[in-house]
Amino acid sequence: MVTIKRIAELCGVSRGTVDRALNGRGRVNPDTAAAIHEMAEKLGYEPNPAGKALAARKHKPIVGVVIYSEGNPFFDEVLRGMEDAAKEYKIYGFQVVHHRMKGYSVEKQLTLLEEIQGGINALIISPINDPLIAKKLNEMVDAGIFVVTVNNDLEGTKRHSYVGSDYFNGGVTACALLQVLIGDIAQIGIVLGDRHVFGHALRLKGFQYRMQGVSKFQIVDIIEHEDDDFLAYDLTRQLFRNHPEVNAIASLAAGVYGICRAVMQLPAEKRPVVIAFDSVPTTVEMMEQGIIKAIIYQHPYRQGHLALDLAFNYLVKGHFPDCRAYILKNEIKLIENL
Amino acid sequence: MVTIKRIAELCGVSRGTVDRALNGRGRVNPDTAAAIHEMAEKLGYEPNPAGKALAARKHKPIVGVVIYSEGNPFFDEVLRGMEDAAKEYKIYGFQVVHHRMKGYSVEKQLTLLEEIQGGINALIISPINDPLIAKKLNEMVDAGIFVVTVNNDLEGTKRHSYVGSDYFNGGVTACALLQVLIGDIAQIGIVLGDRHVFGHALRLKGFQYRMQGVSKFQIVDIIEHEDDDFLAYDLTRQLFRNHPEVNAIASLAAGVYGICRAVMQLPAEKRPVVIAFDSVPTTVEMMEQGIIKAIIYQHPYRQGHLALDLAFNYLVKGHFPDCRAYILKNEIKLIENL
DNA sequence: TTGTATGCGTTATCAA
DNA sequence: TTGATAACGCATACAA
Repeated sequence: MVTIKRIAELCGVSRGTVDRALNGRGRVNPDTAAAIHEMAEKLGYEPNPAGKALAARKHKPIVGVVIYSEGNPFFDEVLRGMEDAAKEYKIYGFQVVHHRMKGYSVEKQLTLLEEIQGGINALIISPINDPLIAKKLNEMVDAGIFVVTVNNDLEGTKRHSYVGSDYFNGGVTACALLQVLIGDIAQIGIVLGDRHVFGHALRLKGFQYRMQGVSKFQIVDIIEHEDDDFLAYDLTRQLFRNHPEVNAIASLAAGVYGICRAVMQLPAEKRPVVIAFDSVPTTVEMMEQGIIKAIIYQHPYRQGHLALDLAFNYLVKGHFPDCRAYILKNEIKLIENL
Repeated sequence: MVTIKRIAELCGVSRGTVDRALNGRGRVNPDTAAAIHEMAEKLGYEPNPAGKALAARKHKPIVGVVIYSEGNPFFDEVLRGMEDAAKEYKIYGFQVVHHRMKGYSVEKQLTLLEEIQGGINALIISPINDPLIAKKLNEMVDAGIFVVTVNNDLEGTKRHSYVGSDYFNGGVTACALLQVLIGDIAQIGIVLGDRHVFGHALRLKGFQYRMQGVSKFQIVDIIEHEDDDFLAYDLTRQLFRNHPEVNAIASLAAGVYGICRAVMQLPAEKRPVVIAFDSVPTTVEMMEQGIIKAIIYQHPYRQGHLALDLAFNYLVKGHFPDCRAYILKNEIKLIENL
């Protein structure tokens, strides 16, 4: 096993010098630094995380988590994954501070970021799609903060990595799943939160892409409910009035419970096949009642855990993420394998 | 953060004494030991894995892996998970030695275990269901070896934990999936390796249990192919000859490629709906060709990784597994979300 | 039965 | 610009 000590001996310098050279702390002769780097490279030096952790205990890196999670049960599991990871890493002097948000207010998220900016070493955020947020994230990266986006990405920013699901494939899978459930002929109502939300739009695109393979699938309407269950309820009822021929509902976002309550008002034989995303408690309840036939599941727990893993690996182990984006699989769940 | 040093100070003894008391190394006055234990309990002492790892570097714990993996592509992913975990833990002086086996010979596994018994600190094994193996595992546990069973459990032994899939639920899910794919009426051929293999039998049970909910599902035959693709091929062809009414095939074990090759000989309009387990390369190929409609997936990579995690947590961190069994979910995969 | 000293690999401080 | 030294938490050989 190759250590700083070994490198120091081989290069004929002290461990302190090797440390400074390898970690770019300055105050070291460029020539010796080059020699040290070369030697480390040659021997395949990998810093020992145990030693690092032990020595870093006075540092106590702080991770800020900013998620618009209030009232959004999807994030409960994401947060549980983060908490489990945090517990695991606490021993390394690793602190996680949560900042939950209610809505999608750009100003609120922005001021929150400004508030915590000075006190964190890493940021895990589900960012709102807005140029101001993007700019702020870039600013924080420049200030040396390790930034991971979760569940929603801001491409084109300097964020170090992204953890989330594959939205386009989610739409593709939803369409394929519907075909499996209903056969080759369907009059489909699509329900989502907002066509301008990145993830929703991408799922819709995926759905439409996959629909090209099924000539007798027709989208009769696309409803936008702003992630509000009651609006979803009203609009879905309206959909059934305007389009009694609808025999399939694809819910691509939240608002699932509202949709289902509207479906339940139809007589059993007229109810469409319903599929949805995410196994939040109300959705599970609707599966148990047979209203929803199948869902697509996006490993929320693992999303949360993985995001914190990345921060830990960077801050404690000094490991840069392997990928710029960690995209988890879409899974299909029936009530039987929930 | 509470450390051995702190406990030593508070108890008015030396760190060495605390270490001996807490780790049961003997040579310590029962009274002081009791006081130390009490203090540790009160303060919620958790040994720091970084310190432990650092101090234990001379020990180099060795993990032996015994898996009948040769010629069984399912285990390729399991092994990949193990290898990734091993790479991650190598820095802690953690060594993994693989022992692949070809068949299911009890004697071979037994002699292999005897060979390696003396040289390992932990054992990860997919054990053959046999009293002799069970006895040997108990013996190894008694000798202080940490034992984890993978993919196949030996209940009633002293093994510390099990990592694998939920076989009964896999069968339940397979039946539900078939219903989704084909509707409420089906003449089903069940194909498995050996009715006496624990996992296969349990899946069959699960399938039959779920069938109670579908009055017009009928099992016309149950084929056993001993995990041999060519035997599977012959027997499946025979099935089609004897039962031309078969419109669904549920493959509950290996031999998938043989089954599919038999299916491909039927004219397209007479081909049954086929479902299978595990996304091994030949199975994926058959999905791409449309022969298999859907599969059930059991997170093989995670099984392998998790098994090694448990060994690492025990040997390096001193953490006993939280559960006596880690049962991963069955997932449903269409070609779209593979 | 108990305490002391040393080392594991890394980082930080201080002196040279 | 460098090197020596102490510290992090734990384990252990050895001394008392």
